[in-house]
Amino acid sequence: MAIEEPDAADLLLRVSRRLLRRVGDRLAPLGVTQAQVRALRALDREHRPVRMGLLAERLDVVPRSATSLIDALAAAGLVRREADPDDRRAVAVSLTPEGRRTLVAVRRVRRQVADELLAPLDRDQRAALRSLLEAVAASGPARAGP
Amino acid sequence: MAIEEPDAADLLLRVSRRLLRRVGDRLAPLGVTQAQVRALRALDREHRPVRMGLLAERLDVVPRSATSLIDALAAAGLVRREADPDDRRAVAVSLTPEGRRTLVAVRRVRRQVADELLAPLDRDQRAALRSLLEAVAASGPARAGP
DNA sequence: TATTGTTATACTCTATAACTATA
DNA sequence: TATAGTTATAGAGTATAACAATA
Repeated sequence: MAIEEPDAADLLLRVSRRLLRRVGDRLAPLGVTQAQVRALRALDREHRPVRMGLLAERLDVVPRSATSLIDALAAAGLVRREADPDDRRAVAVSLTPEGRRTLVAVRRVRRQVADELLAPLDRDQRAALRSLLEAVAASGPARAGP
Repeated sequence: MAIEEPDAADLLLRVSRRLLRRVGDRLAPLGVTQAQVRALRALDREHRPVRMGLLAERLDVVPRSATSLIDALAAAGLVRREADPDDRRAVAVSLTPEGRRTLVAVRRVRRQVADELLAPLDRDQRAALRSLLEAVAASGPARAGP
């Protein structure tokens, strides 16, 4: 009888847990956590100051959770809160030069870890994996429907 | 210039975050969390009472963290702590019948969510994904060397 | 003295609820 | 009244450090 036949979901979780672990371990010296990196990346993608509400949406967290992330990043000098000129209730967040430098270092770490993790695959296999994951990622949002 | 070309690691994280979210949402009604499920599964794989130290190792957490997980599972009646007859310092943990029933329900949920998530892929593509992930998973432990 | 697990404590991430300032 | 973000609080997960009981 088949004792263990891990399905794709099991393997996905196992591999990504490993990836998260390794990236997390190597992010520590940079003084940032993975969730914070996710926020930095989201800010970087916008190419302009981002409101808290939009940031929370991009990260798929509630606004309050974005506040915590930005608190930590601002304390570390990686982002800056500014007043939104159009709406005095709103807060616009942007990367500082230090935040950009950190992102560069983060990318280097991520690339290294990914290379190590995917070492068992050759070029074609990596391309195949990327295209399969792209197909999965492309469909639907993170949570069940509203 | 290429604006965004997510690499395999990015996609892996994105997809698995989605998977974790959805599984987590549907696990809530069963009264267990993902980390607890991981512990239940680890216990189930052993087919006998498991010491805390071994469990922690299997889960790749420090022993203290295993204590927290088992506290919650024991309070929910899903596992039981017993004295180890051979070593009175040690504690042996085993699944209760209720714990086994919960695992059955958990497997159903996981399968459903995985099916939904992987819906964009056909049979062959899923098989390809599984085999690629297997190759990645098969090599090396979760953390950097000791 | 070394090992097993636990108590004590702390930090990150995330969430809900209530509040403030503005619209 | 509705919206944007925050303060207050809580729970899960994990970690380190100190300690108890036992080996």
